[in-house]
Amino acid sequence: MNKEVQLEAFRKGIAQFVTFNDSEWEIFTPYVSFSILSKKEHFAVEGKVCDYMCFITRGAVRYYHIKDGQEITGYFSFENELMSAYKSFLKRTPNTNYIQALEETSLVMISHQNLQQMLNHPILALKMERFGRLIAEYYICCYEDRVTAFITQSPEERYISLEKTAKDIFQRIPQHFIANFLGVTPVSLSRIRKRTLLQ
Amino acid sequence: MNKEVQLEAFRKGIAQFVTFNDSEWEIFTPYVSFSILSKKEHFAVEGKVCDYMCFITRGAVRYYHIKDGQEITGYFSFENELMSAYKSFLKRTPNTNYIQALEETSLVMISHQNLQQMLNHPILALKMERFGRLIAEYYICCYEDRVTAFITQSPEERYISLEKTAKDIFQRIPQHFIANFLGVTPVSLSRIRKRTLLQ
DNA sequence: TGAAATCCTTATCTTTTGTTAACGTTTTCA
DNA sequence: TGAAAACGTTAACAAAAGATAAGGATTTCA
Repeated sequence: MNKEVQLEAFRKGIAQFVTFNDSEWEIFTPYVSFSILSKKEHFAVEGKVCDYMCFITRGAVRYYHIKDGQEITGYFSFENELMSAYKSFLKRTPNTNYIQALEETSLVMISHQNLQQMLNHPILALKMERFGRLIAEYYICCYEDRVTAFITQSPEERYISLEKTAKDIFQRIPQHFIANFLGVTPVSLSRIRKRTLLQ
Repeated sequence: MNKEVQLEAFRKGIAQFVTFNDSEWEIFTPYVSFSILSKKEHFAVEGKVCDYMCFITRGAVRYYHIKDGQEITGYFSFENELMSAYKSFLKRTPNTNYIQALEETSLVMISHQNLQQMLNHPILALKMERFGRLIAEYYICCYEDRVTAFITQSPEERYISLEKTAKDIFQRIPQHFIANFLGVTPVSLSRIRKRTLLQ
């Protein structure tokens, strides 16, 4: 996929937040860069400050923590979604988790430095503030749902609703990663699946 | 507490996000209003769109869902914190949970309509976009930590870290609400407390 | 002030999850 | 291609959590 195509996908993907007219887009695009992660390559690691906010044009990544030497996967991002070690990127603090490509993954990237420059750019500033606000608000809503699921649902109920809303994820992501994401061990998810199949 | 005092507390409380100079503040303040919730009064209920974003100058509230006729408390907010049915307020969709005062609670409020006016105000716009962005980013970081706790920690570990970071909450909030917040039943939290005391 | 409601603990029993290990299948990659 | 790694399932046992009910203390509020 060449850069023009990726930029178009990016422009379309962020249109839910903010739309740039052609002259704004011309100012905007020089601030972005491109990268490809090979499978299993890390985009972010514990202890380092994350310098990029990304848009995935192809591929998938997982976010995981290491606790007692064990990897625990907390989240996934796929093509046409944003990806970053958000907290580290925003606060400029060392990252506390890892982000790793599950497949070969293509990225459109904005560095923190370039984002600051755009936030100070006379023409782009207001739109970029709004862009940042709407992205953050979007993720707050996602997080709200996710926390609500942990509070109000059992692991089995969370599995069932994932199965309903994103069945294809099971064809694409190893099941033991999904288990972590649901808040249980891989063994437990295997049992839940058997249980719910029988019912 | 009179309005002047509350406004000062508000101004100080949001200084972590954005600071207004005196002339900006003079434009800003007419857009805010005040309210008092008596104990057990609801600020937000399921099915209604939340029209206000608030700053608590005194008191405390809990956020809860009703599932199978049972109330499940998911979060709390206290004085000098922001409070809103955020998702409903932002998306203008019916709220899916309840917010109720745990004590008599004083609020400084901004209506959605007034917020939109400020976002269109020539002088305030940029600062308000930034304000909104920084608030949202702040809450994203909070949510990130909360989800991480559910993924990587057991209920007992979550209890222990709450006990470390916010011991005073146990003096102020009924324990069965805290149990829900930690993702367990009240009976289970009682057992966890006994267990961790003995160790 | 006194009855009702709220709240925490404890006990009992059931269900679910965690832990560890083993096994067979599939995938990976040198 | 072939050995190693990764993966999902199952079993067995231990630990934890859910559900329900009962009892006693505290708080609420008419």
